[in-house]
Amino acid sequence: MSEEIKNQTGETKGGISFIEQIIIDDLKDGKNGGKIITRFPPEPNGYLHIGHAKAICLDFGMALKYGGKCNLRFDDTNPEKEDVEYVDSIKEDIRWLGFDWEDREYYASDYFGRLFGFAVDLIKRGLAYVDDQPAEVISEQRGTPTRPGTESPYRNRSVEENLDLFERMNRGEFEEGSRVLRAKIDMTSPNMHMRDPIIYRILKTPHHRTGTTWNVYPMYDFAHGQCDYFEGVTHSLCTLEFEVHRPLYDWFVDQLMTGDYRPRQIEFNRLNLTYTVMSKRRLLELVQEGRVSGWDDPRMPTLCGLRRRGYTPESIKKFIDLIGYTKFEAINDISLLEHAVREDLNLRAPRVFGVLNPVKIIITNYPEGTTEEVRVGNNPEDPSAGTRTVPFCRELYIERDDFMESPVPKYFRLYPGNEVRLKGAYIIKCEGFRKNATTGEIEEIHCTYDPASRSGDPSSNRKVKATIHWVSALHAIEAEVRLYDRLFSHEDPAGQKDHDFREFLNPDSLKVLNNCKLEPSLSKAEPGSKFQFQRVGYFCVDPDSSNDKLVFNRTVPLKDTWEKVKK
RNA sequence: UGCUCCGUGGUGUAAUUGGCAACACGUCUGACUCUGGAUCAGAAAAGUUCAGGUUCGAGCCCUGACGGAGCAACCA
Repeated sequence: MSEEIKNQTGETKGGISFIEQIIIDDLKDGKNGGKIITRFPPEPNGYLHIGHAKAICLDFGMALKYGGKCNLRFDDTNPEKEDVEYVDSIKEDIRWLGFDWEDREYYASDYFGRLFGFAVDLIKRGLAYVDDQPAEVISEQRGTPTRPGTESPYRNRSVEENLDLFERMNRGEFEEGSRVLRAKIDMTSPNMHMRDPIIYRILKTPHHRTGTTWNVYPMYDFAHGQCDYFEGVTHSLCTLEFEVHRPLYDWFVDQLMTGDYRPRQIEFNRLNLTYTVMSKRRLLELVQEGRVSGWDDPRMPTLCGLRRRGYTPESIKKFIDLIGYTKFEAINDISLLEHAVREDLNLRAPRVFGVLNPVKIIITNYPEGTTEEVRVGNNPEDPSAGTRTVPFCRELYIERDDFMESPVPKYFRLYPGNEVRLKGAYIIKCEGFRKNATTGEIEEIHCTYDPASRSGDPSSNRKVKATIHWVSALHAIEAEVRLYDRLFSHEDPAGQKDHDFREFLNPDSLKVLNNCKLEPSLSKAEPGSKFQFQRVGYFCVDPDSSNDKLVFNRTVPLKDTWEKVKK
């Protein structure tokens, strides 16, 4: 009972973001009929990454928590960059995170007709005009943040002429770039976005959903707030860089609204993670230049990459819960993400024996040709996970790191004369070893075992300093194991002046091990399944796995205090 | 030399209407353990960017500095 209270307060502890507070207040004030509608509005021009997950968790999470709805809306106003391929991957990733938009799958392109009508309406009200000037001239006239803009010579065209021109723009009579439709606001506004923003441009590239129906397409600013309005969105949550767009957002909503209802844009800080890059452009470059194997390369911060790496949706949500939503541009430590997966996988991942870097040991006093099955637990955190048996025999593999010819201080694994326990089996003692005469590499280690020390036996209670994992040489299955490390060796690779982010690529971000020995129970492991290789880390089966070749990805290593002791 | 937003331990976030600055990660001790993991116990670590002001009392309100971010695509 008191435990429960602790957990409950633990979860919401301090935990109300400024956005959630606004929602609570709005609900209390009965604003917008006491409803809450949010939306997640990706542009289908790339894959979702963990930064999007932060937005998804907010958009869907707030709706869920306060009895509202969250729409999925594709912001597909630029046919040149967008593709259905992305639509599908985005939907898959949102579902994988565990969110559901039910039947509310919308597209900005669904509203092209209404948006066009609204533009016509603005023209009729003298609030929009067609500008015939080329982009460079318009840009020049816009001024700079510190210098006001100047008005276009086309600014005061007649309504009739504007109407005619806009219709003809859409009919395809004019070349791309030859004319645009602009809102007539204020060329001297201190906010650059209010200086007669372009709201429609001519684009002849077919749209992935509307084909060649349109020759003009609305700009983001002319679509987003209006779509929110059409859908009844109450809280339109986006990242900080849209803060300066808000006056424009509100300006369009002002022109549109007829009652009390109005959507409100609220901005929060985007996610920045150490040792990676998050911009679509840079991620695309990594893919296109072959620096990674694809969007789903396990080193990528994309959701498909994290999924392939072995991250669970729960761990990602947990992480996002931990970092919060503020208005401060922060850079979050990737170790917090790693902590979140470990915590999740610790509870659910079955333990197995896997030797990554094997060296053979021979138990000289163990009978030849004999195999016995020893029983080990699947998960000490979860007794209901049960037990399994692992074959034990005279020749085994252990981790090369678990033996030292001449031990350094505080090393208490295997070395000549020392005893260790083989997890789930016997205590063994190192009696000697054989080295390769030319390379000096340890080839095999000779041990004796204590038959009375078998795990679980009444006489097994002797303590030794270390317990190590092992795999039967006779029964082991081989696997390829891919060890991933941070993609970049700099905390903030994209933020270094005079340095391209590629300069900081970590050359050792992928290490492939080909000679790994795993316990035989893993032979039928399915792609995507997750395990803890005891004392090593969390691993999952890669989709590249086949029946004759198992491939594992290391999701994250176990925390290793020995690494610190060594230093 | 414009506008908007932001400045709380190393990092990220908290702090009912102003009332002893809290939590998590990380770090460091120690205990326990058949994972040098996990778990448990403990510690160090900010006096809230700075300077004024209002107040019995300011992280919170006011003023001014300083520092950071965003804004000048026919991208979103």
